[in-house]
Amino acid sequence: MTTVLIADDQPLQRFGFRMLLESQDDMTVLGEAPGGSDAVRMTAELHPDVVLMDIRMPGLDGIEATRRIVAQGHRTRVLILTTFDLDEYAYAGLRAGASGFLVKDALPEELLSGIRSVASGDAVVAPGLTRRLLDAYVQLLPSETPHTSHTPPEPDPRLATLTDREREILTVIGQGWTNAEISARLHVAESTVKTHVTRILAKTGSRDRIQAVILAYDTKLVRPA
Amino acid sequence: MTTVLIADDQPLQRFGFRMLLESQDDMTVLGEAPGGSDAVRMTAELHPDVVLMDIRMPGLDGIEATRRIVAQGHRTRVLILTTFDLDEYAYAGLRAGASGFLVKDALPEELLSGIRSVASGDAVVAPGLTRRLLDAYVQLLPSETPHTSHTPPEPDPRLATLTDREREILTVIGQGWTNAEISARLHVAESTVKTHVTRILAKTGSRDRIQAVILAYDTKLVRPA
DNA sequence: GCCACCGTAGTACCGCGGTACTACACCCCT
DNA sequence: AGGGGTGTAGTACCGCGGTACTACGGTGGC
Repeated sequence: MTTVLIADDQPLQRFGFRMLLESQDDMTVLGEAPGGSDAVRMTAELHPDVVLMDIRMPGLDGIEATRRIVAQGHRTRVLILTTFDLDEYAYAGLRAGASGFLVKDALPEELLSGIRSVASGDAVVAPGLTRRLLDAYVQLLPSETPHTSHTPPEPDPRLATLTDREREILTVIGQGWTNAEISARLHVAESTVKTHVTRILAKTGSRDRIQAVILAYDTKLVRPA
Repeated sequence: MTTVLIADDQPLQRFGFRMLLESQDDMTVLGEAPGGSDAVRMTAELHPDVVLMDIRMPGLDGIEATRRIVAQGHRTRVLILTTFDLDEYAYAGLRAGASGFLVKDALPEELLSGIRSVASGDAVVAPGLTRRLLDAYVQLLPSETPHTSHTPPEPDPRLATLTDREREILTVIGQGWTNAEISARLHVAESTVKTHVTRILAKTGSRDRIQAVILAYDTKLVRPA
């Protein structure tokens, strides 16, 4: 028995899917999620085999919801459905960890067999997208990037809005110092360091100090030993 | 009308394929090639829409035959068929320019729809292979470092004791991925990722993943953007 | 046939990192 | 004089990261 969660913001669409799936005697619809965050929460509770995920949803979109569901680490597979066969969505969804990608104008049998494939651990890609996926894959294989451009030390725009103090903090972050170490060696309170760090992350668009370390290297604020 | 050339060294196999295809009123078998060089020559003469290509053939094998057929620059698409679902063959064939890859134990309908898809410009991949293909594809995306290059990666002594898998994990750590992301995109449990990370830190003498990121840069496992 | 290693996976626990919010002194600018 | 940016600092909270341990199937070496 394959258990399915339907994530779509359109009630009519959900109804259609539910009718189709319930007509199969090897499938059960565990529930319907009208939004991305609902999908994430319900997946954590119900552990469906497959989540039928629409991409366009209010709040958390299907891509991010997929990422979080996959990150839950359970066996739940995500099958992404969308109205259009836009590549960016497909690739973003697959990068997010989805097990498949189908367009909504697929035949009912195609959807059903797609769900069964995904549930059994296989992956499915809409026929019209497989070629582009392969092309992209093949192009990735022999990629040679010699880029030997020597750029003189000019201020990277990503660091433009940082204050001197923040740039100083970022430098020692890039050298791997913990907040406690920065606090001790720069003679300020750790809470102060945290304030600086948070502002640096916000200004540079980094989600955590790891990204900041990478940024420090990429901008040559710090250099490899 | 879809025209097909059958390239297979086994007469019985060719017969089976011919019977199946001729039973369809939208398909015609233009000819049968018992070897790779025959397939190349006959394709140049007959210009079929699709070549059904066996991989294992005497003389020129299916991979090389595919490469030469694609190099002819015509509309002919190559659909590779093999008995086994060996990855090397699949990837080699796709790299050679094939439009699809199916295993011989596929259902007749799957083969027929595969031929039609390929003839119409789409690509097909055997269901059981799609997942591996996606995995390989997704794993390629973040790693802009083609260590498949001619220069063998000079082994930094600090990385000497790492296994291949650990070096792989360290690479994506160096690119800033969280454990959850590594888990999702490499399709292993987060607990597995944690085990790997802990071993990497222990082996490299890093106290946390920040130090590992720095090490990855210093050893040129990853390079600044 | 056995053993070591590897990759996988799980659980339990704790601490650092990051957020959100507030606060205040200082400096510079208008 | 007022206001905005900066550097400092605090509290409370939560989640990710890391550790310690166990476990098991596969593989390769001896």
